[in-house]
Amino acid sequence: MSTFSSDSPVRQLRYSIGMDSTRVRRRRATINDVASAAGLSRGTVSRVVNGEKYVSPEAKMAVESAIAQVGYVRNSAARNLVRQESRAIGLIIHEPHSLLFEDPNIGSILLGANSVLSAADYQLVSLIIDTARDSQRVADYLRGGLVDGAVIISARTSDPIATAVRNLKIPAAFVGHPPGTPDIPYVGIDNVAAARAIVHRLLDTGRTRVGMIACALDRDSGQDRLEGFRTALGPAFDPDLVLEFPLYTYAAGADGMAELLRRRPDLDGVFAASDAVAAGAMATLQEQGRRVPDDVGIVGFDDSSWALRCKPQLSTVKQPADLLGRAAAELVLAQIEGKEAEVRMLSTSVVWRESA
Amino acid sequence: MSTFSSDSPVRQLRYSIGMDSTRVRRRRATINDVASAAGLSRGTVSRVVNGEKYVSPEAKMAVESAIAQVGYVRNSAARNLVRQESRAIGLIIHEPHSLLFEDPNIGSILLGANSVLSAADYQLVSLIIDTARDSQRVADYLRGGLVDGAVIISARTSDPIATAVRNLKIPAAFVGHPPGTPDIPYVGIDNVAAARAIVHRLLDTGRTRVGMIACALDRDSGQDRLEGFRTALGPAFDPDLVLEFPLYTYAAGADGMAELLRRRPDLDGVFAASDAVAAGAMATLQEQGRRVPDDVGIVGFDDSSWALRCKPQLSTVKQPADLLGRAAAELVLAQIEGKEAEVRMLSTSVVWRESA
DNA sequence: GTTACTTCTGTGAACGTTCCCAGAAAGCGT
DNA sequence: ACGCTTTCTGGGAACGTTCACAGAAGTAAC
Repeated sequence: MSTFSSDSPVRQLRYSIGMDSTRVRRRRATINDVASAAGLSRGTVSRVVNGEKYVSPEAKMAVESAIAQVGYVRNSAARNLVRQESRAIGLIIHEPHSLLFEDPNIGSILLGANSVLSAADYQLVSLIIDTARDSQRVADYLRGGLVDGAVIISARTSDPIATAVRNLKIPAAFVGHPPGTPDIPYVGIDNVAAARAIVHRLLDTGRTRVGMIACALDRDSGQDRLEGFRTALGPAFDPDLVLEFPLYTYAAGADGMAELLRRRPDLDGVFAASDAVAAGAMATLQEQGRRVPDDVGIVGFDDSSWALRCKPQLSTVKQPADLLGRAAAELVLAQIEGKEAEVRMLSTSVVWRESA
Repeated sequence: MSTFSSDSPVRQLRYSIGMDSTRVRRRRATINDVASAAGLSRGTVSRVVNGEKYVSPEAKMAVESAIAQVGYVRNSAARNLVRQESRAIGLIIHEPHSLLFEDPNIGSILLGANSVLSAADYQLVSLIIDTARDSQRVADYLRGGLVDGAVIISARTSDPIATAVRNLKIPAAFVGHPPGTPDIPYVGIDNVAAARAIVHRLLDTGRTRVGMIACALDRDSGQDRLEGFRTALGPAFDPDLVLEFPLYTYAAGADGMAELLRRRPDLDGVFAASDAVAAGAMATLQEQGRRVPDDVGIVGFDDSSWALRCKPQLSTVKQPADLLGRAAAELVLAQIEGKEAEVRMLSTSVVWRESA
């Protein structure tokens, strides 16, 4: 036969499964298959699957058993096409290898965003960017309409994905505000003020020779924490006592601390750009026989699990990572609903423990 | 006018953006808009966007400038619908809150899988399951045809998502083999043998009173490591010296160690079910004034960054997490290509450092 | 019996692509 | 002039839904 009915459920896929020549994969059941099995129409089946009113109890039962019989599951591509929405939100993680393991904030942001989106019945899909190739593919994914919006975390200065998102004009929110990325809604914390606050308290304990291990100056968080440090010290600021590393890592802390001690053996205070960095720095200090906090005071940033695991527990800045995730998700949803998107700054607090 | 051409680019969306009543969001440009702007047909535009041969240089240029002019981007839903594929692979992360931060394996698996899929031009989309509601939504997402396959990591015994995936008969691979989940392809390591190997070496250093802090017995990894411990000790196995915790956490290690010492103050060896657990255990030991490894030897599992950060560095089992991710991705791709899917066991090795 | 309303069902049209086929145009050898 | 191949283009059909509309059937009020 050279032609076939569009509604026949026995039509085969163009591509067979191939691994077993005797068996051929059947085409997925469609709404039409259900309709004919139930002796009803497409429309009624659609109404049942979508839980609409105005369908008789008998029809509903017939459709439901037909669905079970033919093994129907709705094709989302077709649905998304006609509805012009996907009810999915992308979350773009742009992190170098190492940080995906070390940065505890990412997980919290993710879960925070997920809980908000889940409640609004949106699916969170995380896309990670590891190579330049990924960057292109992720941009295509976002542009193709497979998501209704996007949350971008840890974007760097003039990140290609950031400009891509802006050009698409798709509802989006950044977590953190990469310098050089104009006018995209974001949520964040005031890194400058938070850094200044904790450094002030470090100074208040009488430290006078204070250095900083700064990281990730290609991000707002890195730059702003350094700026906070600078303004807290005021005229006492000594650029020689600031070391810069690309990433917030334990290793950066360990190496940075060693170098700081070389430059200034009588150092009595350190501001580490994150808790992981602080942990590394503390390890070096203790290896070299310095007592914390007696000889050297040290403070971190994040209030992550690192802070509690250090020998003397870390004084640090509590950063509400999960709230950042939640707020970013809310920002995206608001835009989808056509509301004005407002930048939101979340507050931080200083947690004073034993390390300084 | 009561009707309009299907190809008119000025048609408006059914739903306007609403936040600004004077402005109305224009419909996204379609391939037809490009075609009429370029004075060519749909077919030719499609050929250009898909980089097919048999299109003249002039046509190509005309199409490209038309695309730029109208701001066309391809609608993936329509494409997926007609092609019956999405070129996306889902990766399902089913972890309790805490582990998303503490388990370094997850990040490695993710990046491993991503690199393989990226090379094959598939988009990896990660779906996290945090609540029962998520579980349902993720299952719907997978079933809807939005992904061509799935990798499931850290599934637990009789995980609902596992059975859902099996029923769908979608190409899938597990990382680890949850007990009670039959005949789904998976990749994994031989946890029993690995645990036995490292415990044997612990015994070889002369320890005779050895306990274990076991975790996650609802997973194959947890059960098998315990089994390895049991068989390594043989008749010397003492169930009283095995403590069970739900999750692989630092806290489990710290608490477990305290309890072990209470039960058996002269304990001289500990097998911790993961490096994080070992780190917690070591902290407790040192707090209580025991020297590691002189008084008590301790070994972990994973060879994660924890291992290098412990005071005496951890002896542990090196688990190739990134390779697990790669292998799982390859397994899914193989199934998509119709090949037979084979279970793959990856080899581990014992890393001997200072902790025992 | 008419009118009006509610409940329920069927169907055409649309969503935006890709695929396939028909055929035009061009090149080339005879 | 003819046939054959290669290159290139256009348009019909299909993918599987949802939506809007039309109308049937039933109920209720007058």
